[in-house]
Amino acid sequence: MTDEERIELANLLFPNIDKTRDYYEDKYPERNLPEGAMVTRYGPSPTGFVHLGNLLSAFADMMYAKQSNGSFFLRIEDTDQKRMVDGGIENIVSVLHDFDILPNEGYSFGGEYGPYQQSERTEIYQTYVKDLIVKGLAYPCFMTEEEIATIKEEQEINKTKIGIYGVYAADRDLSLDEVKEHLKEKHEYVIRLKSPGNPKNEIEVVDCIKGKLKFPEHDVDTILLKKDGTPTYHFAHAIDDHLMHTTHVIRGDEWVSSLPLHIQLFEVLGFEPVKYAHIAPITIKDQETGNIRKISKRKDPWFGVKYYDENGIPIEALHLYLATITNTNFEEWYLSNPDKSISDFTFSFDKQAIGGTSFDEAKLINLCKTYFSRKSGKEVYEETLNWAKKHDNEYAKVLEENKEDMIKFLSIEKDGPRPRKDISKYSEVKEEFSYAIDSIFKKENYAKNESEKEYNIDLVLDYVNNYLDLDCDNETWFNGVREFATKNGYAASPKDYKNNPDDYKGHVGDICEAIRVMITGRLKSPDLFSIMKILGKEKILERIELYKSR
RNA sequence: GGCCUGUUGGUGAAGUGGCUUAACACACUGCCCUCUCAAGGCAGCAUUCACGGAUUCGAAUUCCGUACAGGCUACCA
Repeated sequence: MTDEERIELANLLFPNIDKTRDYYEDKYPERNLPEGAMVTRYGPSPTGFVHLGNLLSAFADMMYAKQSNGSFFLRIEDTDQKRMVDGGIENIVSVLHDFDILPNEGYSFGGEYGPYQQSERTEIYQTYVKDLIVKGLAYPCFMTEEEIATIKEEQEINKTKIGIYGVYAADRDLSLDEVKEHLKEKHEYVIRLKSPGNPKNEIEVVDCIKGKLKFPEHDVDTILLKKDGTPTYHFAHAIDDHLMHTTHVIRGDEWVSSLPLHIQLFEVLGFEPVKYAHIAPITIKDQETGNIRKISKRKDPWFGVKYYDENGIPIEALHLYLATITNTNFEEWYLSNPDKSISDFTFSFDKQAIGGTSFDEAKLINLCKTYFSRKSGKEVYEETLNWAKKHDNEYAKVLEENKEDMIKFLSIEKDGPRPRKDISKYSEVKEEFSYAIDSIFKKENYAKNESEKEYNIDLVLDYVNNYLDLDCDNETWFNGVREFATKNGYAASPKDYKNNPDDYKGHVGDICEAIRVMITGRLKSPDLFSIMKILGKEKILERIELYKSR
């Protein structure tokens, strides 16, 4: 085709496209950002299902943009209407809010480079395609699905590469008249890239995470525009990330095979290439086979994003976990910098794992414990209350009624360099601190006690009534218990008892255990004296009465 | 079938040719501390980096082959 014929063809195919490339290039000028600023994006499809892997890449997007004073935007990639789920887009936005992974620009967040929804950018894509046709770099293809299926079969038999390329690209060099003929017959068509590549050439791509990657040059005449005029992912990616001035495309590993295509697309379109960072997927090692298997929504509930909220895992703790998989040196840094937060850490691509990362629940839980241990009793109280308001309204009410005391209980052993590290989830607070709130502490609490021992009620009553002094420090108190123990034939220390078990009825620990069980209903608790202090003598006696009546 | 990627302990992993008799963290085990628990302290936990060859004075680290695993190979993203 001659130059003139191509212009005619372009106008024939896209009579309604009257804008030009230059129009859009001017409309979306270079961003005014500081040197080294990174522009990243999260581009979910509108199915609305967000999983841990999505969250991981969005988290990385956010952190890299933030630390470089760049921009992180949300773009809805809804070029395929089949993937559209009612309420899906809203769900994506709300999950981002829930997990505090917030874009500063994009769909529902505003910005200068919109629309941030691909279904509203059709005209833009078509403008660029029209230009490609004029330049002879794209063409309409009228092959039917049956024809393509036949070719595929043939290719499978011949064990050659599958796809429309080289000799298989039958409509690549159609004359203008032939195209007109098809059009007259109302044949449906797609627009394909006239790939300039030769697979004999090797191209080298540098991925920010994976390093140097080598591929044969891309030569498949990939579809740019589907027959309904909407773009494929690949084409939309090139156009959007160019026009929105993305600097770093951070995405899942499954895209590395498309790299030769994407690089070629940028070349053909005359765009400055973007940098790519492919994140290894989160995987799961199957217990039985030992193989890495696909994650299943049913088998691996943690993969779905609801899991964290329902189980009361703090958002920030999840961030901590995401940070540890994003950068392998994060964890060590965090442990040695107890006063710093995630945003003080500098993420870098070369500290990102290349291989797949298995989800490690034990690690997450441990991170949660560390998180809680670094929070004050007041903070734990407030966060737990917020969580309870959503998941356990009754408990939330009780928490509010007992705010002062609850904070005191939650603050036990929080001072000092080694704060208590026991809670890992908001959902555990109710059970762990079941003794803290009078109105919900019932006889049944004693039944949960694993010990079937019968404790000496009179002994404990005698102690509380005649010896217990709540106005002293821990050491004085414990010495008092020791004295009481000795007086009643118990050893002053477990060691003494261990050495001469026949000389004693037991040891101080046994007395403490009896008190502990009667007032908390549990064998394990934080510092006993602190609990008693908060409870006060009156309530302690009530608890003993309750124990008696059980 | 083709193309691409990965493979270090129970787990997540550090490691980019000699400082590695393989860091750190989690988990686990034992001991210590201790009124219980949590925390903490000490010790243990891969003579070896999927396997086989090659390069080198020297390799977990470079190259080749094999095995295994994962991804892509759609008018899905």
